[in-house]
Amino acid sequence: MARPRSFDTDVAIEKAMNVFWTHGYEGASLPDLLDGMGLTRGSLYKAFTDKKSLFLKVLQHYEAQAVQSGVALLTDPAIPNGADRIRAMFTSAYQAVTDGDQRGCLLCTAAAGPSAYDAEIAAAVEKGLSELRDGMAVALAASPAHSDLDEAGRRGLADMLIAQYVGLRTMARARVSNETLKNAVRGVGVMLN
Amino acid sequence: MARPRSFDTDVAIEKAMNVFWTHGYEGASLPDLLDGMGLTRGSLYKAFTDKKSLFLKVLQHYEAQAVQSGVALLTDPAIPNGADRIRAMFTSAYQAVTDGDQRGCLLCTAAAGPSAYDAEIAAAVEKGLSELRDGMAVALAASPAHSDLDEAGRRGLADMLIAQYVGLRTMARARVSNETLKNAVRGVGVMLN
DNA sequence: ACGATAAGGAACCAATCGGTACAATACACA
DNA sequence: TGTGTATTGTACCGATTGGTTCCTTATCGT
Repeated sequence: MARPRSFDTDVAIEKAMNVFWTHGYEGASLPDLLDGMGLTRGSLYKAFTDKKSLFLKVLQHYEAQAVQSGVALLTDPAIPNGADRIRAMFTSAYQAVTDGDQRGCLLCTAAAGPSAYDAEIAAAVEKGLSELRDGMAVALAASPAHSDLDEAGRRGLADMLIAQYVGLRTMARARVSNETLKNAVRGVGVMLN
Repeated sequence: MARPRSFDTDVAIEKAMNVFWTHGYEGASLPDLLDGMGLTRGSLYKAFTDKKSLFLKVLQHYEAQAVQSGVALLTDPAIPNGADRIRAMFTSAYQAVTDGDQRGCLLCTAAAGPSAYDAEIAAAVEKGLSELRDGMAVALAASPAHSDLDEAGRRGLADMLIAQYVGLRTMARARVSNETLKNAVRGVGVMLN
């Protein structure tokens, strides 16, 4: 009945995610996004309303992808000891840096940025972080070293681990020395004993 | 020989600090700064060259003030147990939030923001954080529970605590629930046992 | 008192911001 | 093969960005 869209919406969001990931929300200009997504203003605004709506969709996508893969790791029964899963998660965050990925975590960058003044963005960030937190709690439930903890205790410890995670990835984005990052990761490992 | 400046430079920097603290580096516009500092463009550029130079001076000021007071707490001999000093530091960060200060830590916000693309800002942030880290290490040296650690061990644990601190204050700025923040602080306390 | 010098203040600048209007275009369906 | 309709692309928009220019004003040293 009418001309079909010539691009795949999900692919476009994926590309937008990469732009926001490297530049941050406010740092990503419209031209940056248009370049990275390979489309023009008309198409972008027709399909995604405006910049903020696009960013919210991107956060959803990030959550469904990056966050969920983190949660999958934290709840992976193939690693029987939950503490090992948590260590693996922090280690992989460090690995990302040594592999040349200085972008950190999109949620963490958003937490430090627009979350401070935009409730919708803050809610999306909060949602992603709490999913990770819940994943941590599940992992702790599968850790022999933490069998003394009850549900509330696990949740409390998981909250601490999330703060640790946000700090680690924020510092990674700030190009803090690998030495410091490695120490932070190792510290978590020791602490979980 | 010439007309003297009618405002106190340090006071102006202090005021600029508050503007950057609430809005972030990129979020603080020139009008925001002029309003907050109570002077006009001419004076600002004459005295501080440009926005970034002003921000670097603000970071110095923040370091000399907020960071040093943190270090003072961490090295305060009036609190004999170093672990107690660290707990006090995290508790006071939480206290700031419950007292209505949602601004978090200027260094942490800068770490998540302009540090990603500006080396000078990154260096200033790094400096402030490493001072806090060193303070943590000093405190650990005064903690009976950590007497088994050598210098490298204390430094490693201090790196972890810094990550924790950055995460906590970043999440505070993102308006994460007080419950989560409290848990994160308590977790640190438990961990230091 | 006076001249050198620097601060103060406002007008102005180009560049960029996110967003809109609209005409040209290309496709699906009859 | 038309015809309607949604997409596309471009030109344009006002507002705001950080930064500069320059004239006025005030104060210091002599």
